[in-house]
Amino acid sequence: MKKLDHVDKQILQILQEDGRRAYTDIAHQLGLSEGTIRSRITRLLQDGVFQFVIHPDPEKLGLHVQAIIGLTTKLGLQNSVAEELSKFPEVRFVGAFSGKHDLIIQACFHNNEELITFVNERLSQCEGILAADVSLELKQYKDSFSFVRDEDVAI
Amino acid sequence: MKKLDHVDKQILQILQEDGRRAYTDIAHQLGLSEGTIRSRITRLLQDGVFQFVIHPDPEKLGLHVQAIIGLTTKLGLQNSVAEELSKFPEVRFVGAFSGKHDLIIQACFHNNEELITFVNERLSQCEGILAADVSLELKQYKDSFSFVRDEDVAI
DNA sequence: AAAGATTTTTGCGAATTTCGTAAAAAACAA
DNA sequence: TTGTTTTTTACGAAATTCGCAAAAATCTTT
Repeated sequence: MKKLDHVDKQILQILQEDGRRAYTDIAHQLGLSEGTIRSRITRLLQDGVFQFVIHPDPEKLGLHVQAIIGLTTKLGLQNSVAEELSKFPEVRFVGAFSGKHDLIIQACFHNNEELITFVNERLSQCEGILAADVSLELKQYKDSFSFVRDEDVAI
Repeated sequence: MKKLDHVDKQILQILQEDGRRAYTDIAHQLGLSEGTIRSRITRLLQDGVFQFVIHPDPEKLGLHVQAIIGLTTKLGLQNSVAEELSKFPEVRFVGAFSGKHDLIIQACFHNNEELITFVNERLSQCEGILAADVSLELKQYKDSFSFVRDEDVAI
């Protein structure tokens, strides 16, 4: 996989604002042909640089309860716990971390009942979890996949 | 804003797999007309139910260092700190939480140098932050905006 | 630096998709 | 039931995407 060049980053920056911008539109904006934009996007997708997705508003989907849960795992079982948890649809993020917690996960629920069921039934069943430190989200300020920064795109 | 019905959820489920699926394509799959899919998607966008975005792979963008940082804030300054931090492009997530930390943020960096600069220069400048508990991401297992679950879509 | 090989970009016409809009159908309310 | 509102469908026009071959640019190897 070749390193991303300036045009690639410009394309990503445009698409992270609107994932459905037309190739012709992007081409116009960047002063290139539609074919160039199309072939670059095809290459970026093949190289796994990005995916086209949607960003739903959890609240509007009825997911009123979000939590970040720090987990302590039994030595040697961190990996299997992480893979197990990744399968749950309510879990949106799973990572292994240095620091207080071996794993940190983020999950969405319709209500508190669903959260407590998740902690008491799902997590407790999961062989290898020693402790779970639940933080309830009270307010969300930012949540974004816009990783491409202006400074990265500037020539 | 009216409650989402079964068709809306089906559309969202399809788009969360591929944000660029054609309306005609979705229409075909769901046995509806292109116009119906189009008007529903237009309505969902207007109601702020979702946005078309892309999901870049941070590694492929050269963002090799990710961190979750738990913050303790001075009473009364939590909100202004959160809003301040949301402006930083390297910060992808900011939330207020119950539990050990008042705020939890997630941020991406090109390297450790950039992270330490962020903590020492950005965070320390930020009036109202009493303590920062940095957890370094060692491995990412899951990171997704796919909030619509099969069970939500099933009739 | 030239020649050759490879990659990228461009430029088409054809196929497909999206758009605008009006009529039909369905859902809802009185 | 009847009238009202909302949603779906239908369809031609406009725009976009696709497939592909030629041109241009870039990279290699003498």
